[in-house]
Amino acid sequence: MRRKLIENQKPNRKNIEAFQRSLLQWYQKNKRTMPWRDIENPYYTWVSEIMLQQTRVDTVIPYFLRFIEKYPTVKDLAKGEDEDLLKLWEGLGYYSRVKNMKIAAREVVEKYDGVFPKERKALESLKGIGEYTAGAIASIAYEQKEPAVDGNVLRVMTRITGNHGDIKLGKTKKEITHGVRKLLPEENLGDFNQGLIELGAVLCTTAKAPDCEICPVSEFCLAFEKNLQGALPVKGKAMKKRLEKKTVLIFTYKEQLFLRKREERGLLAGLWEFPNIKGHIKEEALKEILEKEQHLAEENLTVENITRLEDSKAVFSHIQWNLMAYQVNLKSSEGPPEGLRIKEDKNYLELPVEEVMDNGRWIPREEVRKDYSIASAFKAYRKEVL
DNA sequence: AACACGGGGGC
DNA sequence: GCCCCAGTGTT
Repeated sequence: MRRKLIENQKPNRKNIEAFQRSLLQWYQKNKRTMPWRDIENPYYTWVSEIMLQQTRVDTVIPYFLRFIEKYPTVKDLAKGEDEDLLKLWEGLGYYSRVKNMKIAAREVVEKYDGVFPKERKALESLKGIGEYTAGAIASIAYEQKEPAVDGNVLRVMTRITGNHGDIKLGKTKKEITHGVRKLLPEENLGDFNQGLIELGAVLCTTAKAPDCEICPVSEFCLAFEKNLQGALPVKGKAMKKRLEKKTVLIFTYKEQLFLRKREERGLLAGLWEFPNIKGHIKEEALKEILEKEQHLAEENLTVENITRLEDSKAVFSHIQWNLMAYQVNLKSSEGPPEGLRIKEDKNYLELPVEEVMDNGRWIPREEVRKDYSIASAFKAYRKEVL
């Protein structure tokens, strides 16, 4: 018979204490090794928690190590360069995270003298720290009695309690958070919250059937008792992606590539990309445009050849880009090359389609590799020319 | 409450 | 091809 944590609307203290012991014991024995784990450094906790938002542990580890090497303390980070931070984040996704981190770092330095606050409310007021992350930092770094409910905990707890609410809804999350709060022990708050999370990550999984046979808390689990593991958690349908066609233009001139910087807001904010335009255009049309292009002529640049590259796809959470691409190799039409004749104040090329070359510049391949974050959406082409 | 916001890995 | 991931900010 299942041991109930709540009976007749009331917490069953004895069972709750047994649950806490089982979970803690399991966690302390089985927890995975992570570079930020079991180090008392709220800055590390914060960096890791931000990186772990919607991102797997294995992906995060190398990013985390590079990050703390370059920015060992929150004070170092507060002085960080945007372009450098973006480079450190390249490929991790959700780039507003790192932008918000710098804002938060400055606030921690100015308002809290470089020490992260320990109160949930104070943590939540920092940019990029929401309900989950505040609870995680408060409990892991400071042993505060606060819940930390992420996707793992939602899965574990809907199963344990048999909650059939849609976990995408705020209502369900609120119920679960409330439930977790009542389960919190008086000590080992960080381990308890991480135990719940770890359980969801390694045993109480969705993609694969959960490994209930070795679960430390299966005796408290309603889904286990009634064999509802496959039915829980309930999650609403994912949003449909909208499709966008794009033509990518990869201009090369000797050792240089033409890149442009994306807007500071919106998708892939501030990252670099190859110029691209809406829709798919044919090679003949492209040739015609390029031959008439005034600025190319002014720079004594002519098209040496055009190669159609392989189509590729970039999938985001809400959009899909269907990409076609041309590599356009340019040459100097005049005399022995003196390098590209582009002056400091005039390093823009303009095609009739204005957006194509906006915010762009020529950059030597070597610099691109070292210093520029190009959106992974273009990785097939980056590989082709870098 | 709904949507914007990435990229990789598992099945 | 679909789903998921140690979520948050904006509208």
